[in-house]
Amino acid sequence: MLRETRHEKLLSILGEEGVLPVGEIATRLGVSEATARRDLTELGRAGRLTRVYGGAVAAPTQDEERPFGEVEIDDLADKEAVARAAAELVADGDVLLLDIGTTTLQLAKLLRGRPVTVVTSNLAVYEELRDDPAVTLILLGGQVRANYRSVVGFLTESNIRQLRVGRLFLGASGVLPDGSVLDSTHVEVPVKRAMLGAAREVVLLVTAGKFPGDTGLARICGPERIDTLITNKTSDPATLAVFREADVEVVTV
Amino acid sequence: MLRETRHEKLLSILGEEGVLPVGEIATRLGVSEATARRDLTELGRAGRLTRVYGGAVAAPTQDEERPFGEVEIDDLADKEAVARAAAELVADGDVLLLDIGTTTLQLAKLLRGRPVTVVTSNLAVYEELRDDPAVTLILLGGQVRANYRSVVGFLTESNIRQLRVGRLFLGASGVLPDGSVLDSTHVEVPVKRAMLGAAREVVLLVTAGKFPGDTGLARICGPERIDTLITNKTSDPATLAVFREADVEVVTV
DNA sequence: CTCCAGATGAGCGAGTTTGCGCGAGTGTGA
DNA sequence: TCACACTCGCGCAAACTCGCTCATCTGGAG
Repeated sequence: MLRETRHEKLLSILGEEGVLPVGEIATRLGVSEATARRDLTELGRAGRLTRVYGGAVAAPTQDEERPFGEVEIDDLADKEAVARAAAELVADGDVLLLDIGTTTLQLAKLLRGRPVTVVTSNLAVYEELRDDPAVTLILLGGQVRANYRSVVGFLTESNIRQLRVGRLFLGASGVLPDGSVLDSTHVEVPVKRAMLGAAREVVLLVTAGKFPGDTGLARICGPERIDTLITNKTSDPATLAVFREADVEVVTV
Repeated sequence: MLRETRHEKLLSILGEEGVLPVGEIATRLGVSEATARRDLTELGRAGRLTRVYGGAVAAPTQDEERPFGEVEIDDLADKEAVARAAAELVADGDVLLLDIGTTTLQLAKLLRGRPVTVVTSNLAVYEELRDDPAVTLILLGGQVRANYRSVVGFLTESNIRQLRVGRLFLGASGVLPDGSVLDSTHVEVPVKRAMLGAAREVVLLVTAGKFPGDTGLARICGPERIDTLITNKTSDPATLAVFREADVEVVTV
């Protein structure tokens, strides 16, 4: 089998299963573990999956690397559900700002063929929508971070400050019980803050696994800055209550 | 079957399947693997597909109108020669600004693995270099123009104005006998002008076919703004003389 | 009909990828 | 803390693919 074909297959399997050990991947691809390992390393460096000890996770998580056994299983269904609810908020003609991360990528997939304007620093979103004639795509500038599939830096911030969008769909690496939105990759923080300033309305997309959010290291904003929170039904009720008290519309799916 | 017909067929098959091994392609086209290989090499060099070890991957789809893909294949050797000469100017650690177009894409291919910083509005260059760990890649922001594989607009200009680079590698759609550098796509003009302002040194890359250049509609700059001109030996001598008189170092390959 | 330029297919050395074995490193549990 | 089990990355040999060369073939011009 062609290496590229194998890569595609690997990513699609990972996309469905969420997380797999090396041996399993090797078997499913019909190659030795050595080759599977090499593939994983390669794709990991390109940022198309996240390598963990003993296997790989579907997509770059912004959480720090954790031992294989502790990684949550199949977070992906949660992400898809959240993305579907987010897509329902979008009307034709809207101007949207999509944050980095995989949840927003899921949203981008649902926007295919819709006549909207998408602004993003998320290179995965660019790959997803670049061929779509219906979508007006605006890519933010900046330094390319292959692992996170994003652009960052002062160019990104500068671009954002020159824009005004209807809705920002924001991701996060965690949410504290007091409603603080956290991120663990510090170079993304100024970008996210700039995004908050450019949006009339802010929609926070977080899967249940992001609560209680002991993973982040930087505080992006508090609940008062969020207009709508979309998350799963299994998310921590106490935290959701904090958001509701801060006049945030909480949508659970 | 005619070679051009075969090329079309190959691209259409590849467009649907995404990625195919050489043997499969040869069978589907009813030719030997040697011929299939030759076709793949040719189309790969022209940027209409991406060659991988053992087969080929479809290039990002382009709309029917493809100013980017339909560039003549016979022109390609010229472009490669120009790009090779340009690559020789590059030293490790340099900061380069790459204009849109296929000649600069050829240059990007030669920069793979080199420890340089590449700034570009050329999305084809981004695709080419994004997974290269040696290259620091800075992508300019702006509206995505899928068929030209570039970003344009005020965000692009704004980004460029905040940068200062060592060398700009500039493309053009034509060069007038008086040394005027022309471009035919008017939205790119302000971007190119901004690029000129951001570079300490300007290297103009034009193949012989760009002379005498009745194709452009907007004047980007005159020869006085160019430091080095790299072109083919067959290019119009009178025009080259004009550049030399304007103190431009003219390199013919 | 012959000639000729360009295209095609087979053969060959060089380079790339694959799978296995080994030593080192990492996670787990007593 | 220590030992055991597992995983990782590297080096090597085998299999495969690549690009090149050369002989053959095709189709059009004279």
